[in-house]
Amino acid sequence: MTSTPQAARTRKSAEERRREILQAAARLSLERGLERTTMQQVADELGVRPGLIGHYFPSIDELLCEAFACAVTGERESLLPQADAVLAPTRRLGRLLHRLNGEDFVDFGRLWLNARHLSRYRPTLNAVVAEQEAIMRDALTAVIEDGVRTGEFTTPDPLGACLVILVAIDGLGTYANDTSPFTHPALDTLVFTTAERELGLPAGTLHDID
Amino acid sequence: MTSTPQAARTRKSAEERRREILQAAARLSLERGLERTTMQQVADELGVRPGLIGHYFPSIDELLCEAFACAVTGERESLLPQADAVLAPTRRLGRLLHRLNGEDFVDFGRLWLNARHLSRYRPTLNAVVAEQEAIMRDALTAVIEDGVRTGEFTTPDPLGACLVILVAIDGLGTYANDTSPFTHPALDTLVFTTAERELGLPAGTLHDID
DNA sequence: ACCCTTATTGATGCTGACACCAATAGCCTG
DNA sequence: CAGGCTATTGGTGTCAGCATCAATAAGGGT
Repeated sequence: MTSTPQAARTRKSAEERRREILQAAARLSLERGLERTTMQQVADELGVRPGLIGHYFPSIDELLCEAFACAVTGERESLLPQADAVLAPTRRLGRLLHRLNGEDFVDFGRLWLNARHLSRYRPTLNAVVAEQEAIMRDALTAVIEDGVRTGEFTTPDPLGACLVILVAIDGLGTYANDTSPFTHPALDTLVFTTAERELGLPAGTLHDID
Repeated sequence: MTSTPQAARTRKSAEERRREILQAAARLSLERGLERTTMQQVADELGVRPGLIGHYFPSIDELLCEAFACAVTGERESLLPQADAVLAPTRRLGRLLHRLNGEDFVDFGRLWLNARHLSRYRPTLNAVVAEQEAIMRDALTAVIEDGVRTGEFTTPDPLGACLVILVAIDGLGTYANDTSPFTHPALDTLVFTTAERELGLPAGTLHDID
């Protein structure tokens, strides 16, 4: 798909190759799952021999950890793009929540579920997950604090509000692998109503953004 | 631990042995995780040879599915024991939520996380998870409907309320593998406040039960 | 244009776990 | 108490994936 099995040997700088491997691993992890991402698959994806992957990442665990961090960073950036930084907090948050309902983000829900479970067995991944959770937490809390500062949001405890919203998001993410998902109006609006309540916004404010 | 390696061969009825295997597998799945539960381990636990496990469960997948169902059934029964059926819905629900905070239930949170992730790759397990989710949903909805009937709870949509409560529970369960869990008052009371709000109860009603 | 650094190959040892099966020996029945 | 049904054993074939390493060749520096 990416290149023929008999591709000529091409030599790239260590740095570039490393990035390439990481991105391929991130994509595969997202699509097929972390445990299903093997050195062989990454190699195939790049049209190189499996040994090369092992050369850059002596342990597959390290590769997957970095791949996860890479994928999640990408997710975060598309949820909270720099471009939105100029917008009002309400609008920024509304967009974030809307994007979460997009098709693409079911995959990220799956990946989080994957990583959170796998982190049970792998201390390194566990640390990475905790780290990424902290970053997401800080980012969301910052938006909320912004809103409190501008007077758009009303909450005595921005961090607490952030955590409650994240629980709603993660709770729904829990069902990411359900093949015949259980649908109900209460679930469709849950993150919006939760955020609106926690931030003292009139019902519908965030839901009707954009 | 359970028996010496050289234990005499004991012959049990197929039915009894099957149950024994299932329970051992359920316990191991709970303690070490579904993928980490191997035929060898189950065999060791029972002091038999691995081949025997394969005899009763030709595919390890089937065993794990049944083991999961078995474990979760046990969990459900200790969350909503028959003995509580005589209590008022408020009390029954309060106890349920309190029990969820107990030490033992972190393990169940882990198991659910485990199963929900693994169900991504295994259609059979996926079906079992969906089935167990439905049972839990029905059980909780029944309690809520009871409460509405007695006038203790006030909600136009018992199922919707149930789902919102479950999202809170599952959302918190998401963090079951966090080694240095992030604590915050908002998280400690989340399920209670959620349930109280959804069911039109005065704040603290469920939290202060028992 | 040459050489030398090092990116890349290819091949292999090893491990863990499932699946399969013929042989063995409890236990129940008649 | 004998006999047979079948639970149980033990051994084995297989497969996938990780890890490792000496050999090879690409391409930048001089």
